[in-house]
Amino acid sequence: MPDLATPLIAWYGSNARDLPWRRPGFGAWGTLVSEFMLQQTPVSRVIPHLDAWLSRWPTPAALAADPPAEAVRQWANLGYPRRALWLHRAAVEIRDRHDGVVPREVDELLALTGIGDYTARAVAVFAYGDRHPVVDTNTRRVLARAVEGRSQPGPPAKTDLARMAALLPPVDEEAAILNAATMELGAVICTARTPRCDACPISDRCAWRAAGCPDTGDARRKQARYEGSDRQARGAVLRMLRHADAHAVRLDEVIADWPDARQRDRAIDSLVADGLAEAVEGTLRLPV
DNA sequence: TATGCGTGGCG
DNA sequence: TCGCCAAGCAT
Repeated sequence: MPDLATPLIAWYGSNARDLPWRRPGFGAWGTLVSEFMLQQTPVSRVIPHLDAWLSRWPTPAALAADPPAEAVRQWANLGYPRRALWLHRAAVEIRDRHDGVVPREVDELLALTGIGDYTARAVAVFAYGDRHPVVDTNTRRVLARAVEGRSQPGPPAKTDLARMAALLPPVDEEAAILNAATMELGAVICTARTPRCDACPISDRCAWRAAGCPDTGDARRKQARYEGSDRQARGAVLRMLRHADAHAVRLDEVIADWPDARQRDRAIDSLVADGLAEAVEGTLRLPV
């Protein structure tokens, strides 16, 4: 296998974007919050929300001291509001089990609510500088192309971690940079739709390129239509609750004009089941 | 392993 | 216009 680490690390050194969480001393809490927000939400939308969040809650304990409703409200329109709830729960767990300090061990991070294989290792590597493979969708796409010669990665698998681990340089600092560099390449060069191979530092050793960039098929599952979906209904309910400042909304007034009444009820029920809303005395409100 | 889960920008 | 896409996680 050709050496990918050397050119990627060199490329990253002169091409890395200047992002808030890459500033020296950004802190493990900031890294953790940024990773929660970056789960399925683009960088450009995260940055202003991240600043506001950390100004309001500079520590896990500060967030844990406020009710989850405030976390959901501050989350605003970032999408997937369960992440706000999970981030709040993680803050409580950090306060209660780790003396308010974001843990450094992958196993301890994995035990926190809302943290999986990616986020746990991202925090351990980018906040603490330890040596672990960090595998996100960008990394998987880069490896699928450069190593396997496929146009798109297969579905996520545990073996992804071992494959990335095999590429890591022995020195912690360089391993961390390679993790970041591989993600960065996938984000700005080796993109899903129109890769910029002319600007790629490893195009001369890319298996996909060598094979003539064949379309090997897209293993990604297609996203369900949003218009008219239950998710859209949930979004509308939650938007109303966020804007109902500190007040509960009468149940029969919750998106009362929604075209599908059954879907409206389904949305409310599922939000309650998820803990994103509470039904109290004929009213609906964010979780206190 | 497959599915459900928001929101907005872009080609 | 509309489908695709964006640093995943829990179940």
